[in-house]
Amino acid sequence: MRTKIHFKDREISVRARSTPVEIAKELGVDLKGILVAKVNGVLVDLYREINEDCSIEFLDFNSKGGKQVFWHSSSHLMAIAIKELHPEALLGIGPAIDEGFYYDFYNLKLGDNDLPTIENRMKEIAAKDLRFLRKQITKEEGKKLLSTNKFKMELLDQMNGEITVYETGDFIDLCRGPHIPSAKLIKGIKLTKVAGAYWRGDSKREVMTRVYGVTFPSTRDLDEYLKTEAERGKHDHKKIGKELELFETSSLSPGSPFFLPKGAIVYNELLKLAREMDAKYGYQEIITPIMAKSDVWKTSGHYEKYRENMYRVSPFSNEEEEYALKPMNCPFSTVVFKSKTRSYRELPLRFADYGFLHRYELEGTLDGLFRTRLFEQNDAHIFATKDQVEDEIIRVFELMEEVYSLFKFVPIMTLATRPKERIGTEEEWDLGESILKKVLERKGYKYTIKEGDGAFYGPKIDVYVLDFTGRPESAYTVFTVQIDFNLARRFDVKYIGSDNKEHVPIVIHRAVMGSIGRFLGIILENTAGDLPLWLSPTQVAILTVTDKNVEYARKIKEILSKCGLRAELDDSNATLDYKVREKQLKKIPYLAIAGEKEEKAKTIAIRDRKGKVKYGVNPEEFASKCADSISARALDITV
RNA sequence: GCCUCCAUAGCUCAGUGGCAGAGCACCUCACUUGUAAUGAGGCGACGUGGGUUCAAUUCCCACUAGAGGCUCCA
Repeated sequence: MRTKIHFKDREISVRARSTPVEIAKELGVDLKGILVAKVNGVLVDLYREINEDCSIEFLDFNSKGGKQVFWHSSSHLMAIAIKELHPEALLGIGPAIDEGFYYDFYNLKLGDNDLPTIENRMKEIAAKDLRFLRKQITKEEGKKLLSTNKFKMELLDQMNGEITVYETGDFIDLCRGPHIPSAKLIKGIKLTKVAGAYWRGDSKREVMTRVYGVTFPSTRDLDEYLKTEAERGKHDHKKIGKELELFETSSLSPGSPFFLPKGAIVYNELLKLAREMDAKYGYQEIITPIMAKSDVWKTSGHYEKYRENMYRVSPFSNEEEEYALKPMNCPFSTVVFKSKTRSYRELPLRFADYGFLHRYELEGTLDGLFRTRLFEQNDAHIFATKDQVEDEIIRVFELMEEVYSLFKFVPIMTLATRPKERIGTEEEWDLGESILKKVLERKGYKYTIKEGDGAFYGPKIDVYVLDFTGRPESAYTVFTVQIDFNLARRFDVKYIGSDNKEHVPIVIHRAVMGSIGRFLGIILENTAGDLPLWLSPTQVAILTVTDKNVEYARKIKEILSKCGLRAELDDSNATLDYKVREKQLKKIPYLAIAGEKEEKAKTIAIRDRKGKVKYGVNPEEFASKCADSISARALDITV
């Protein structure tokens, strides 16, 4: 019996039940660095017999599948080490993740200090050249084998068909595989963190101890990884925010950032951008209360679903009367809509609302500017007829593209469909989801579908942008566009149609920049604090060399300020070296040096953030070039 | 909310069951300097509340805040 094997554009015939290792030999493929085979698109152990005609690929660590298998095997390796050191621990699951792997354990108490011990044990075990042996078993055999572990039993109970275990030395684990041929391929090992995680992601179930790690085929790869991690730390917006004196957090109000003077400038520039864009795209701004009677949220349905996360307040004099700080703006736009009788001729009506929102987020979820309890969105609600919805959402994305292009943000989209808990009719959900699909297709966006992830009142498109590493798995959530059939109905919002009858409009929710604070955080992380000129709190710092030229430096500052530049003067008698260093660390885009030479020639010397110096620059010309860059909201600084 | 870790000066970090250490920042003085740190001096701190102890910043407990995960995210 022979089996036909396709490999790239070749086809060979091999003895039936050959393994990928044997096939590679036939093909003359070098197996150095190869971790796993892909047979008809499915990952397969290198030592598993192949019984059918197939196409084959050989994957090393540089492939997605190779990494996945390598890390999955590493999680087994870790489990072996931990079981040796802590025999009482029960295994949960141990998958590969985007970057590394984890394994969950029950009945295991570990701290960060324990990780090096486990790491070292892993290294010792790996050196032993342990094989990962695949074995097919029956459910009954599995039950015998795993009877002492309730978690594995639970998994086993839900399994149908082929059940496999992997044997590595004395260690046996219920596992679908595949695995790398030997643990000795795992060279660079780093356990990164210990965390608690709920069994099967259910907060009502047991808390497991989750140990995260990452491994590489060489220690050099590991060093490389550690270097990148350190680099990532430099992009942390909380750190940058502190260094650049942009915002503070305070235990006085956890989750509510305090914007310092410099941070307020950046924040307001972003708001200004938001307002300009909304005006340009036909939105009318409204200003609505920061709180309202709780009845409002009962009507909208939020009270029922999110009551625990709302700040409820009452006046001291009347504790009966319950108000709540608004957690979202939606209901208020209906008041504006209903301020007069609306005709279909007025639609679509687009109301922008920038009020402060308060949500009591769980303390463990707060994160700098990314997850806060107080935030402000460039929110808007569009009231439209059924026929207008599609084009209106297209328009939202046009606005988005214009804003995002300023930051070279590349949006990634997901379509979130009806959740289990929802309001509205199935027909409406069908229509909403189909409109969103159509929009995504018309715009030519690539997207993935997240089943059941929609808001309780309507389907939505979630928009993400990449972080500075450009890896999709670490993208930031920025905003959602949602179609809502219910808001208008619940608040009794109607317009008069061309048929002279009352109709209920459809509402579109959108907040193109999401939370302004979070948007700023994303910009900070992406730029590592090197803000574009138009966003920089200080755009140019004027430095004196000695105090002979203080008067001249003041004049320069006045010239630049008059042209609208945010200029600051440092005429202290510190050395120029010192001042340059200080301003560079503050990431100020331009330094204008006003010394003896400059005063004589009536010029300035300009040093940019990258350290390039240009002498003999005319101050007025410099200012007008800067003004151009600012009004264009240019990303790069190239004056 | 759950798990692990952490909390020393404005910042970054040492350290100890027995008087609290540094660098930077800040203030003062000297220096008058040409593109990433001039020198000297000074000011300034053990998150909060309990407990153990002759003695606690140090050990224990609780709380608060922070970091990373989990869950959640209208």
